[in-house]
Amino acid sequence: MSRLPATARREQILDVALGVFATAGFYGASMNDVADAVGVTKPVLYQHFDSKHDLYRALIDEAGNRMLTSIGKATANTTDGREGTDRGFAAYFRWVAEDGEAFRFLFSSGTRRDDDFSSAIREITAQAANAVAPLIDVEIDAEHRMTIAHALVGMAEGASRQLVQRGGDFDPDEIAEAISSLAWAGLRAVQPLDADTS
Amino acid sequence: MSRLPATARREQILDVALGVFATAGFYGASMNDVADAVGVTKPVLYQHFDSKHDLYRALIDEAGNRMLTSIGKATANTTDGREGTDRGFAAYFRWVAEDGEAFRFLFSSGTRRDDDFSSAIREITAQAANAVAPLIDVEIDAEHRMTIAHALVGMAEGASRQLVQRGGDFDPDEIAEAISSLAWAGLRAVQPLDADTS
DNA sequence: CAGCATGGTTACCGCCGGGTACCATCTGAT
DNA sequence: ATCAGATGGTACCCGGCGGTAACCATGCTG
Repeated sequence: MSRLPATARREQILDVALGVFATAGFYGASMNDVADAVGVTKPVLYQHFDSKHDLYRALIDEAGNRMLTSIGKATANTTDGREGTDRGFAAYFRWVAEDGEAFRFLFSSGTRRDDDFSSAIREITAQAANAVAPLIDVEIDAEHRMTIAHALVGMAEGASRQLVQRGGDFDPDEIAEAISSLAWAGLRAVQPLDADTS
Repeated sequence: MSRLPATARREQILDVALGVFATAGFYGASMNDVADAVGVTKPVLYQHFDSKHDLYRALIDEAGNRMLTSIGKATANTTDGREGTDRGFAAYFRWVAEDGEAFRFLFSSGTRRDDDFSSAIREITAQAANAVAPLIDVEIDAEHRMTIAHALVGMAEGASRQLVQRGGDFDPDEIAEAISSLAWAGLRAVQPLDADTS
């Protein structure tokens, strides 16, 4: 009913749609569902987004950016590895705690499907992995380094999924400390592997 | 064209459908697509499965079982923590290398959506986490223990996703060794956290 | 008070996909 | 030879959903 200026409406749609898709997934939620949740009718959505895909992509980009910039800000101007790790994880888990719907949307809903979307998600996790990779300062080849980096990213993701799924009320700093020390200890144990393939 | 006995046909369907869904996802692949891939027509599928959901559930259960039993067998009769960790990861990454389609189906396709499915997947990861949890022999409360267990499971998942997505030709034992030492070192660093909630 | 831009709604189309009723065909026991 | 039952195919229904055309309403500007 209430009329809104275009930009405000657009933001509102993004905000509401995130929650709807986070809960029901891309295919589970119809555009009518989104429109109902927003409190408008379908054509309004199409005034702001070309297609369902388009809306969804916008959500991925927004949510991904929020996550990456959070971590990015926290780890800027830090050269020390341990400190970078700590701050990175702290920022990450704070993001999860505050922006839990975005986390569910990105990593716990069906977003990792549909090729177009999955590549976008891969892009985001790849960027996260790239941020992690330099922390591994052992002499190993690039491929293994990236694999380990992805393992660490997955670690954070796995912990978060469990936390969010269990209600989402947790102390991010506490968790971050635990996971960060876990990761850091693991990192220091990475051995420069020689060519024993046995 | 060729007629098959019911059990053989059923197995064939499960086998083929796994690949189809792993690639296209639950919503991306229609029952006609599956039928075409099998080389039969739709009603044949419905002779063996009540619904698309039913078929999909059967696939989840089968794939999940294969994974969990692989790990289960490898870690049976092992009391030593380090050895259990090594063997568990080795079994896991071997499973990923051999049964890559099942991995993609479970963790890289959109299976983690649609509530009915996602709970099944949660069940599987939860069981994996339960297998990991005893390795953390520090005095911490159960909740944190489970969170860390999920973190380790996520670690394996993250690494696997990257490996599979990059072609899937990797040496599972080599990777397992690296990830296992990463995990083990991390585990030993888990501190019994006291009640500072600050 | 015209007139126009902006924001919203109603009603509809077309298509795709899950699911099914019904028929054809093969096999094997009597 | 024949009849039963199981296996597979053809053709269809129907509901839902993405997307759109055409039409209202409100308010700002001269």
